[in-house]
Amino acid sequence: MSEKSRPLRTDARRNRERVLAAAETVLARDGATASMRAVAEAAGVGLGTIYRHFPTREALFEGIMVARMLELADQSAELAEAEDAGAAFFDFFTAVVDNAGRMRAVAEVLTHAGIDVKAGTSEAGAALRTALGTLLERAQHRGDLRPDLQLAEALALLAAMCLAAERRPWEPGPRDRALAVLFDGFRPR
Amino acid sequence: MSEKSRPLRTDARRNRERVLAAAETVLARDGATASMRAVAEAAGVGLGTIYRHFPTREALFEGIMVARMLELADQSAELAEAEDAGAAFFDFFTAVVDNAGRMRAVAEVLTHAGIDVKAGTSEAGAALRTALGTLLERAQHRGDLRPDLQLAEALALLAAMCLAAERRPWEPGPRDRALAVLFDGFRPR
Amino acid sequence: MSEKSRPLRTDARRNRERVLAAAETVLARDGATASMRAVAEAAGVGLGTIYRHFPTREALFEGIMVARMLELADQSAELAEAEDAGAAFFDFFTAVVDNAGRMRAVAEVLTHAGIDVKAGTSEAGAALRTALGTLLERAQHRGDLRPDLQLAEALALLAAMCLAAERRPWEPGPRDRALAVLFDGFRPR
Amino acid sequence: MSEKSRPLRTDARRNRERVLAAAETVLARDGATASMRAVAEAAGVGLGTIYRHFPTREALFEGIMVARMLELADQSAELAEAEDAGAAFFDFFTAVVDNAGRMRAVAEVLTHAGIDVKAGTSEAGAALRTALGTLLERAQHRGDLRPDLQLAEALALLAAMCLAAERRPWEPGPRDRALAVLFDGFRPR
DNA sequence: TATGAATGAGACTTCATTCAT
DNA sequence: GATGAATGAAGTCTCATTCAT
Repeated sequence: MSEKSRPLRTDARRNRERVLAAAETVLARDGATASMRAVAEAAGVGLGTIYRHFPTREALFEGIMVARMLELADQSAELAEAEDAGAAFFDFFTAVVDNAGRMRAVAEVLTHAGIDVKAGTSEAGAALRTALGTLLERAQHRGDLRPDLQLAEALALLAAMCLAAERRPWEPGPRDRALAVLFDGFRPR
Repeated sequence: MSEKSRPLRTDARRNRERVLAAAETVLARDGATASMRAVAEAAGVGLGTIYRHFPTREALFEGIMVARMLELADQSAELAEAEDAGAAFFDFFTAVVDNAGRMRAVAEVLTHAGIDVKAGTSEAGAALRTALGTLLERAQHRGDLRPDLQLAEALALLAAMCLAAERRPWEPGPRDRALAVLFDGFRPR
Repeated sequence: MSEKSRPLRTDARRNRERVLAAAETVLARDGATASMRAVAEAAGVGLGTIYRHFPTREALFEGIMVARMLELADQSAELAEAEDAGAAFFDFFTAVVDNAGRMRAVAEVLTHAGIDVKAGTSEAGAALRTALGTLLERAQHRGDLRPDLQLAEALALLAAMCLAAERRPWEPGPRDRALAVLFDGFRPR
Repeated sequence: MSEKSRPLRTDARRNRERVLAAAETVLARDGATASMRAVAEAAGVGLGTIYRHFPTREALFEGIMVARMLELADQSAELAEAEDAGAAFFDFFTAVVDNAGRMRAVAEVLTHAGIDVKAGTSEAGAALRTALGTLLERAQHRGDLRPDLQLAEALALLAAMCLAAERRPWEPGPRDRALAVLFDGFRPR
């Protein structure tokens, strides 16, 4: 009926953002059982408004993930040009983990992208897979990562760390030390 | 072995175990939203039977965790006497991760035990923490683990791997390689 | 199969009494929603034992009522021979109200006996109706009660006072004054 | 008249009233165990609609009582200005009893207001207590009621009659005669 | 377009009753 | 005869989703 990507009216776009932001907050607070009403209240909009922008509950949470993914994609694009390829890989890895605290759903996607047979089904997951793959290759090429490291396990480990991070705001001390240990495992001997 | 107040009748004990086993299966299949009715049907018992053994939904899931913890405690006791302390640590770590696939709840406990401020609140979590700590110390003493590795991050990494493992049956290849990478990070340089 | 009124074994009879007593207590404490399990626990017997003596929940509560009715019948028989017929009527009326505090179910019966069209359906209710009727007639004959007072409204008023009494242990002061007022209404002018 | 925070939408207000009316009917028919579903069906609305207007089962029944109390308060205000204070008292008493048939809950409140130590806890009960007290005083002043009659027993007797009335639609004959007897007790000798 | 009232499937839990032990 | 484990219907309440206002 109406063109798909017609630019939204200004107020509609603002509402969409408010809903996304509220959903993220609520999801972080209430976990997987967060209710649509709770999101509506946090966003200060009516229930119907959410459904105007996201047809189902699932679509809303996917929306969060996609937004995050776009952000991460931006970061990865920058890092892909950095000189120190090893540091770039580790920085991106850390950035994704940090993000996970705000995004309970991303790990699910990561799991699907990295472990599931039908890897790359989800577009967003595929993008992240590609981004990490690029950084990985560059770092290996430069000798900053062990040469036998494959993308599959790198993604799996990333997913694992994200899951842990999203469960509860990780204290900086243990988090940094845990990542340091892991990164040592990534390096050539 | 342990008698609460009265040994359960034979049929009652059998039902209790069937419920626990079914709950584990259903939880693995349906995730955190698994319904009590689904468990009852999988166990082939009435809804009321579940509630006889576990007064609330939460208690049932705690029951799974406790059962798993007891198994793990047995394993750790054996391994604590093994000669190769390094291998013992890695074997236990791997055993816990393997278990996690069948036990969605353990990671929650691990998270609480390893990351949360009030570590060791839960009895089961504390037991696991102790078990891993013992094996860790022995392995460090023998020079099989890097000396700066602390229990906190070992637990955090264990929790992370469990979370990843429980999310979806991990394929053996990536899983082994991921653990291999991680274990290399645990070793002295 | 077995004779209906075969005398119960001593322990069986004792159990029956314990169940009745416990049911009365629990009913007074929990109201109409009192559960069979609560009765069993208060009586210190198993659930099955209750069902051996009373086939349904309803039968149990009827059992309480019947027991009380028998007691009241005894009292009324004594009072029927008292010289002061007016005092006898008032005493019996008061005794029934006092009883009601311990017997949440009796008022229901009274209501049926006194107000319902099919008065006297229940055996116990009919007995009480008869007892009050006898005392009423004697007192009227002696001139202690107004001659236009009919059994129907006497029963209705009795039922009303019982309902109030059973709702909450009535404080002696107001209870006595309320009955005094009512009794003045019963007297000839 | 009274606006909570926002005037309800027309359809919402209509539904609220339909629910209240249906609840009254069902409560009268099924007694204290009336189910929410039965109310929903009688009102011709979905279950959720009830819960939108009354968050719990208890709140619904309280809603009935409050509605009735408001009606009674209106009546008492009118009667408080009547010339014949004695008749006003008796009329109000009778009106409350008549109402009780449609309001199973009022007696509970009355009992609390009149008999319980912490009389007047509930707002609605306190209002009724006040209303009856005013009428009582006026009637005593005019010599239409015995001077030793206190509010406490008047309330207790009112509660008793309401309990009886609500139990089962009282036939007019016995009801009127019972009240007549009681009212004679209220009069000076 | 935004709102939130309405809906009803389905969740957890209780409890009268049956029946194997 | 006694026990209490098992059953499952039924209850209260929540929540994703639809649609009248």
